Amino acid sequence: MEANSRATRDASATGQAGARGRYHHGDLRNALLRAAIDLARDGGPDAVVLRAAARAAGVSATAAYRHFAGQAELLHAVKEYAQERLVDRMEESGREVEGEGVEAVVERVRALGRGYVMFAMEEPGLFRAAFCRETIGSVSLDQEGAARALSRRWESRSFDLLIETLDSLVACGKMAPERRPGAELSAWAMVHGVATLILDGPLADLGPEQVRHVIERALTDVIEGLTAR
Amino acid sequence: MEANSRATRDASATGQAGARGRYHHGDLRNALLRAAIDLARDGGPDAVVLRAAARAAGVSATAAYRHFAGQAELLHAVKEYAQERLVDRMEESGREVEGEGVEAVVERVRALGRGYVMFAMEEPGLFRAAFCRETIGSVSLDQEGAARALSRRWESRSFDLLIETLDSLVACGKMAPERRPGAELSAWAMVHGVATLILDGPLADLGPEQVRHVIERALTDVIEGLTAR
DNA sequence: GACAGATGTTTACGCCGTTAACATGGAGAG
DNA sequence: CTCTCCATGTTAACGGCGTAAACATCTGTC
Repeated sequence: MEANSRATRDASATGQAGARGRYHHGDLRNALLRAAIDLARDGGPDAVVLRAAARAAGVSATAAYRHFAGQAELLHAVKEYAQERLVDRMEESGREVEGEGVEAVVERVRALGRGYVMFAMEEPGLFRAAFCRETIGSVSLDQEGAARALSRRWESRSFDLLIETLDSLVACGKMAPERRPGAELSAWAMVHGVATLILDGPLADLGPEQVRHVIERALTDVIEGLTAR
Repeated sequence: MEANSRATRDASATGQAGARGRYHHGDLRNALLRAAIDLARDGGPDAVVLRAAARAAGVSATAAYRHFAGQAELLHAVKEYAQERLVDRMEESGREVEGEGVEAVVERVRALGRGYVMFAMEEPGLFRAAFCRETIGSVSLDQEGAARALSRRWESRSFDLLIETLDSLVACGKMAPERRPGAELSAWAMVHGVATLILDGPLADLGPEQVRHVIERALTDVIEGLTAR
């Protein structure tokens, strides 16, 4: 597989077909990242092994250090990718709901939540990677700043969808304006809780039908809670 | 530190004070488990390193294999311990609420959820261990059976509290009986979601006051959802 | 065309989990 | 009381991991 992509790149990048012994890879950073993503896809964050990614890219282990500061940074890149995929899945789910009436807006909120949990079930490895802990060790001030920036980006990427939809829930009169602030967090917590309990918690060995039921029930409950009275 | 506990154990177990060169440890399994729990406490499940636990117990790494099939089993024992601690924390929280009126019952539900999230914040390493993934690799049928049994134990230990309290929520007329089945799952999902978002998610860098706010809001929302209409 | 920096390689270190072979010592049988 | 057996410990060794250091090769620039 890696040989494939390598040959392809070789041909397209330089026209020097068959230059398989090429010393310089040409696109190693991306190759490593893709390999790491594949590792995460089946195996979760713990499976993102720098040496394995390098192996898959057909390159020595230490070559990776020319493009990533270390395993932590590679994993971080995978994490960002996984977060993007999660948001994509939510968007896809939300777009399927048309109309602007109260019913439609509520259904759109449900769809977003459903997309969230579906992503967790469809791509458990990536979902786990999206929420794995960042490099345990003492964070330097710069890294701390970066972490905070990431956290904000989290909000602005994943949350924007949710924020808009909840806003329209207020706009169409379904939700009381004074209940609006902080509603994203409850909504997010509910779907995140369902997803993680299904993946690694006590809901792990439920049948697909039961899982569907749990998801829909949780969506109903949180929406009722947010729009109560 | 390990020398300490060892000396203590030596003295208490055999009365043979100062028998430090003892070939047989006497209580190695427990010593290893305690060491592993300490590792998990600050460092989470990834920090449960068999060699480190053996080192802390003052014993060679391979000695651990006389008491645990491998690192996975050691981690599993830590996980069970962490789950017990979580339930203890919830009980402690729930017991603080007295009375049987509607107000008291609702407040008891809140207290259970609060205890759950508090445990996650007070013992993040143990909380993560309590929900870490079980040994990735292909599970044998026997192990699968065990996993299912564990899952049931999860329910019967952690859930019983919640189940009773939700039942009394119905009994006192606050919650509609037809909404009762499945309510545990929504409730659990909400508090679990809050806890994990605070530990490893985008709520990681909130101030303590904001965190308190998020928790209480989530509890309010889920209870309103469960008791709506 | 030579040189410099970017990119990749080999080698090496210490840590990890795990296996295999060996050592010890306590408990029960004769 | 002694001898033997087995539970419980030990050391040695293997392969895999992350990472650092020293070396090699390409490639763009004056």
